[in-house]
Amino acid sequence: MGDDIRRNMALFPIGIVMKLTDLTARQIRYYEQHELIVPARTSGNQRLFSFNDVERLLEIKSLIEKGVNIAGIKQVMVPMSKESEEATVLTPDTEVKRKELSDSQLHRMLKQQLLNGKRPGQVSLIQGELSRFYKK
DNA sequence: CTTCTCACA
DNA sequence: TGTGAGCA
Repeated sequence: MGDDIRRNMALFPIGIVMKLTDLTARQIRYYEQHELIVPARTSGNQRLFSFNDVERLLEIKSLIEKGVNIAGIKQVMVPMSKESEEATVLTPDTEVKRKELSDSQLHRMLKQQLLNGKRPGQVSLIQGELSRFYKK
């Protein structure tokens, strides 16, 4: 699984993540404050998110939309420090897929996100950023 | 121009 | 959470 390095590789700044997750920078930073996500920092204290972070953000978003608060989300997402392969015993009412999505699913999901937020002039920018992930 | 932190409405 | 100030 050489994909692990790529999905954990921090590559996009908060601006791209905003468009990808439909969250505001405020929210993303807020969730980070509450340790729901732990983006990498680089150069001038700049946040760099990995695909793992984006997936996580999307899960957080869906939970928020379901009316779950920060505390509640913590209870569901916390059990993951770095490498928690299996051993993911969850409560029956938790359908959250913490297990990694297959590449095809991830790609499809991201493409939909991009297509949903299609705005002349900005799309090229986003795709340009993403191209870094697809190839390289 | 984009992101960051902090503080206040 | 939103928004704006003041930096980097």
